[in-house]
Amino acid sequence: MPRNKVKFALIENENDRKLSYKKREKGFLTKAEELRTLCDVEMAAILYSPFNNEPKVFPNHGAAITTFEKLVELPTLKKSKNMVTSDEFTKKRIEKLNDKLLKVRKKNKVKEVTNEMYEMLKCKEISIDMHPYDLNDLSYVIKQKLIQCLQQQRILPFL
Amino acid sequence: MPRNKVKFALIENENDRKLSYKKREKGFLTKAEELRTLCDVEMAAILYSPFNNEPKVFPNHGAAITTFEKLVELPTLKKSKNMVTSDEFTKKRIEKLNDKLLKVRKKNKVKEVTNEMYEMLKCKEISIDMHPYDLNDLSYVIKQKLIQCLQQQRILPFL
DNA sequence: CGACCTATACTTAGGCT
DNA sequence: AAGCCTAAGTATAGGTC
Repeated sequence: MPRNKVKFALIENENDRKLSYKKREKGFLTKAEELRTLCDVEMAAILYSPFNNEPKVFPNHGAAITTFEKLVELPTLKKSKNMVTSDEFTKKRIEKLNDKLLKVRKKNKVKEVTNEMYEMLKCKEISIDMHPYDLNDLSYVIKQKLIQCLQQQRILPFL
Repeated sequence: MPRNKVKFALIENENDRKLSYKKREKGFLTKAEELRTLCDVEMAAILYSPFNNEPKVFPNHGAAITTFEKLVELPTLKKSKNMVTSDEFTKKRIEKLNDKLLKVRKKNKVKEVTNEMYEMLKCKEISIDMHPYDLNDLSYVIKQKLIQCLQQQRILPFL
């Protein structure tokens, strides 16, 4: 970002990519630690990069696994609870997002968001092994992505 | 950090803490996405905060589980491979860190690092359920922590 | 709350060693 | 590769609405 602005896309040159990775990994882990310490958040992160022999694990292997295991148990707990409330919540979030999208489109003079545009974003966002748990949020995620692209005036993949 | 510099410690006021969390969560997830996209890293992160009903999962529930499962399987794989190489590697890293520590101590006029200081840091860093996999790196982690404290001129817990 | 603002702290691309 | 430097892009504390 300094000196030159970096395009939000894979850094093609491997050497540059490695350099960037090393710097950003450090930055990312610092941010993680700040967040954890300042705000007392239980968190875990893993980074698998071709530039490290072993994965980077935050804050450490054991704690990460403990945190992760809580996540695995979560969907079961949720099922027995109030799915309805959760859906209402999602609905409201999406409505809000629609308003925002409209605003951003106007500002950036994007006349319409075609189905094709959604499809392109969907392909980028959905992985084959996506958990059903996420599918509720799919529309939300895609719209959010779109807004982000427009706001940051990134070159959209379909333009 | 802007306007006023923030102390690297828990934000005591709950309202401030929540405010900070919301902003930093957003920043953290942005950084995660940048790192993933720019450098093509397979990564996952989980955040449990009292300020969200559900954990924040990056990039999504399913992908995070896939990534974390790789981590769970890792120690088994490692055992059957070359532990020696790994130990050599750790040794070198620690040697290097020792040099750095010496430099930083001089610069900050910290005459010596007592065992007591190490113990204090150890208590803060080690969790009871720490995985044996991490214990190799303990010395490294503690030294790194110490250097970081000195460099950032944080108020050390034992001073 | 969450969105927006702004000044300042922080991060980092590119260059050099 | 790893460290340091610097300029310029980002993030965010504190504040307002």
